[in-house]
Amino acid sequence: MTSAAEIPDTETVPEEPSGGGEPARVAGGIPEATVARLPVYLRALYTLAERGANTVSSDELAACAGVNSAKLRKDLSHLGSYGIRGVGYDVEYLVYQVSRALGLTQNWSVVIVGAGNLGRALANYGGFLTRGFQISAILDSDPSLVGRPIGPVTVRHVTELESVITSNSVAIGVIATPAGTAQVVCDRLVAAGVTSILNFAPLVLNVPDGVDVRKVDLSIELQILAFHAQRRFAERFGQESDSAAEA
Amino acid sequence: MTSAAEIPDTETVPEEPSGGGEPARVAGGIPEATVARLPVYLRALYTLAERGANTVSSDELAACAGVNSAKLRKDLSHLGSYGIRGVGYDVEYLVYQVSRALGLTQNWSVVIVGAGNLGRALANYGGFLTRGFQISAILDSDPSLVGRPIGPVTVRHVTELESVITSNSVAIGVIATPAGTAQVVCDRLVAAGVTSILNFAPLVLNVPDGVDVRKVDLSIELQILAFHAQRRFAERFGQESDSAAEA
DNA sequence: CGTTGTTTGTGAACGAATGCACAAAGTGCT
DNA sequence: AGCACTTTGTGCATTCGTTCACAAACAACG
Ligand SMILES: NC(=O)c1ccc[n+]([C@@H]2O[C@H](COP(=O)([O-])OP(=O)(O)OC[C@H]3O[C@@H](n4cnc5c(N)ncnc54)[C@H](O)[C@@H]3O)[C@@H](O)[C@H]2O)c1
Ligand SMILES: NC(=O)c1ccc[n+]([C@@H]2O[C@H](COP(=O)([O-])OP(=O)(O)OC[C@H]3O[C@@H](n4cnc5c(N)ncnc54)[C@H](O)[C@@H]3O)[C@@H](O)[C@H]2O)c1
Repeated sequence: MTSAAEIPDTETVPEEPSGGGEPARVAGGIPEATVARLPVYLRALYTLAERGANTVSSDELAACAGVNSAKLRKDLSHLGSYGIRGVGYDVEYLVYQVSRALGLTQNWSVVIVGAGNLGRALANYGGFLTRGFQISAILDSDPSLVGRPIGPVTVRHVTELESVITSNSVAIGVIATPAGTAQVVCDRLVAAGVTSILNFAPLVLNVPDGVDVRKVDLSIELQILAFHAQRRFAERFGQESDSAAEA
Repeated sequence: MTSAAEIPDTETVPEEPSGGGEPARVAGGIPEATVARLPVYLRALYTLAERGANTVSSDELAACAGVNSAKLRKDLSHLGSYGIRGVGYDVEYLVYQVSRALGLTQNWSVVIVGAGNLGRALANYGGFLTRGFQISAILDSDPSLVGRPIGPVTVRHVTELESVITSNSVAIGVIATPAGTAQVVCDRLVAAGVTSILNFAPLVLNVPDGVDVRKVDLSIELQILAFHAQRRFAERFGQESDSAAEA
């Protein structure tokens, strides 16, 4: 079934001491900018696979992913040499290789802290499960929310944070509490052994070395959009960048 | 009251033809990486202001924002020369200047398309209003949701999209629909004149030149976290990066 | 007014990321 | 087999971003 078995299994993980003028072999052997794009490629590959494609060229895949094809090829070359010249990439095999590179061949347990508007939306969302992320629990400090079923789990009290993490081998914590309590929650997650944190609260979290924090800040995204929108307007009309057009 | 009035109003917006080895004067005169950090600085400044600080040094502000102080100073230098050597920056004045640079001195009307889990969480969120973003409407195609009050507005049918945009001068659209309908929604937003889009649907949107799309993809964030987590585990134990520790 | 101490703003070196352009490596047809 | 054609993988130039380190600018104080 898996045509992957028929692909030459040259497990040539790039391991040469040094390339030359390359980004100096970032941790894990893959540049950070590439890592950030791999999930996009993966999604494009799944879409192509559903559409029945067996192979795909770098041009096609790049178009699906919204990037330059040279960039795509260079990104994939960091995982190994999995393409066939003159043909392209085997979709199924590339899905496997990208998944493996990202660490998606194993299941990851996730705990969500904060069962407010956002936490509930996250827990209700089915899209995480599909890619190897399993929600182990959702916690809140509000007693009136405890016991309430949300998606695949029911809300538990935040005092159970440490026990939930250790008994479920949780590696990823999601913070969806107000900013005021986010640092405390973060500290507890870290103390309990969580080393990967996704933060929705609008503040800069302090964590020790070895802990990886990514933030999702919708307010910041809107402000960046506003900047460019302002720039476009200033360009189009006079360049009076101030005190004009108060809505 | 505003000590800003007592600050020398040297409106020296950097306008020299070319710096030298500098990032070649990105559109708007401010490098993209800097724009992405300005909102973080702004938030740190508000926090400091609430704490009663009148002035702040680049070291302090950088610490609050979680960045290098040299980077902070270079970022701020793109807005103008608003610091006082030997003292630091006037907090209130810097808030004003950063806000102005970001285009936050005017109000921005936002429309949310999709009143599902995520759209409702967004509309309920008060944090947008506080920084000059006003939710004009939330739209959905599901008739059973129309009329339902969410936060400051009530759900309206998506057929009203065009009229809502034109009558409210909406410049920013938020897409919170399933991936299957996101491109269609996007096309309609663009056709109606929206040039800034915040996309939550997991797909790459196609837009014409002149339209600015930013995406928020939680699934991608988790996958990036998984990559680094895997790397840490592989480092700690043997470097068998495959078929190990199935949860 | 000069001296001391502090902090900004920036030149310059370094490092990371992008995109071009092409040789190398493959397919498929005759 | 030989040839034409396609597509990968990558060397290289360029652009963009970060960080160091320091001169210039300002305050404070005697
Ligand atoms: N909702 C949005 O669209 C949105 C947008 C941008 C940012 N955010 C941020 O995301 C976070 C959550 O937003 P929200 O709208 O869900 O807020 P919310 O107020 O609806 O929910 C917060 C929840 O966290 C719980 N909580 C408080 N302290 C806790 C603690 N110590 N331990 C466990 N739970 C605790 C509260 O009981 C509450 O249920 C906030 O920081 C907010 O600023 C939300
Ligand atoms: N909820 C999350 O935590 C989460 C996380 C990551 C990504 N996302 C993405 O965000 C999007 C929304 O997620 P959700 O959980 O709110 O989904 P949802 O299914 O709860 O809500 C989607 C809403 O969009 C409406 N809709 C469908 N087609 C429409 C159209 N053409 N015009 C207007 N409205 C339309 C539906 O009626 C529904 O109310 C999805 O693309 C999802 O993949 C959500």
